[in-house]
Amino acid sequence: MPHVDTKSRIIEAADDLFYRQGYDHTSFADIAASVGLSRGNFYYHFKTKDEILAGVIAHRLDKTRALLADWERSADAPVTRILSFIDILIMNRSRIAAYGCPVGTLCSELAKLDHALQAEAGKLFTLFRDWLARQFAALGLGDRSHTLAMQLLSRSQGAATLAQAFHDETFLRSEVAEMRRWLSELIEKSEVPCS
Amino acid sequence: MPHVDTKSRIIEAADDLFYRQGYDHTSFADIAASVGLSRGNFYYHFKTKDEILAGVIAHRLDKTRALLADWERSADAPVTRILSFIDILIMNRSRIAAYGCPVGTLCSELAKLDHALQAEAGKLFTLFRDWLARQFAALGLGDRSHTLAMQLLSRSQGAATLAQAFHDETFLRSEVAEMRRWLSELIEKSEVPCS
DNA sequence: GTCTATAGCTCGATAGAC
DNA sequence: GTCTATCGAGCTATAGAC
Repeated sequence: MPHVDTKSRIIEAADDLFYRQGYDHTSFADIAASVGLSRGNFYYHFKTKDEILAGVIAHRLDKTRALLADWERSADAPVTRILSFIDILIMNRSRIAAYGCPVGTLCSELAKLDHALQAEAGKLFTLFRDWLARQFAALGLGDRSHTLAMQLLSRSQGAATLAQAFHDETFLRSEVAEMRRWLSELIEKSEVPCS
Repeated sequence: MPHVDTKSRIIEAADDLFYRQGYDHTSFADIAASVGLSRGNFYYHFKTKDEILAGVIAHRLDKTRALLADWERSADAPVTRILSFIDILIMNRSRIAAYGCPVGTLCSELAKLDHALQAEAGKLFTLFRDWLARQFAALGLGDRSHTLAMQLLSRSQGAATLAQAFHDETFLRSEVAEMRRWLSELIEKSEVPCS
């Protein structure tokens, strides 16, 4: 067995290439060249391209669950946790301005390809949505938690799409500022004295 | 000369297929089958695939300019005009839930392909943005007109992306309601008595 | 587990008959 | 202006040597 599992190296290379070039436009040759393997040897690890995509999505789901758990560990206040979500737009600003949101662009491409795994990719969105809804519920906004989570997801998607179209990082910054304002206004209104 | 110009028929077929399947994933064979022409005959009208894409983008720019002019003709009030923009999400809800926003998904794909025409496709966004900014300026929001136009564009993009990912038309409806509320609040605040 | 070789197909693009 | 025939390249996927 090699130092780092070859299967994992293939998945991580494919993950990156699918994000930067798109799934359909990325060939086995691209992934093989990125990993440093021969084309043919691929089929020892993955039988089809769909199998690689399934592996990439499963890997992303794992990474996302770990990220959300991390945000929960590093902050108890729901507001701080929600801010962690908003701030990924700043942290990944240069990649988003170039390639868009990894989740949104993958779901969109798979929908156009009418791909069998589009629902599986959609679970990436539901992970974020349900986690955000739990944070809003913890803020005492239980009746609107799902709606608010979708609205925040939607705003981040819009910001990413336009930032990519205009290749403009500054728009991401101004939209993040806007989302922060929206969040603090939301809390002001919901704050019930002595509860 | 045939009844309807063959070149136009090719462009309209390509426009539709690029939207539903994506540019890269659509082959000459697909377009030829849709128009009812033989594959080889294509090259009499278009020398390369990029040329077809250029034709499709030019066609969309023309259609968009005509649409904006139409909205201006059918309403004098800037608010009504902005509502015309918001309402396209409702009018095209079923196609958006299936294929996303025609502008956003094209720009995103071309960015990933690092295509030479991505800037040309971006002009579709700037047409809407500048037109919206002019309407906000007419509302007396001149200092923020550009920002507000980008925010509205961004919200519609977010709504389209999530509606496509979840194949959910109802989310488009609730986001449109939210945008309408946002617009009316904006006008309330900006209204200066006796001016 | 990694390699080369190659099958079988589709792609974009060309040439030339009619 | 439309057709058929075809090229060369790239693709996914397989077979088999090492």
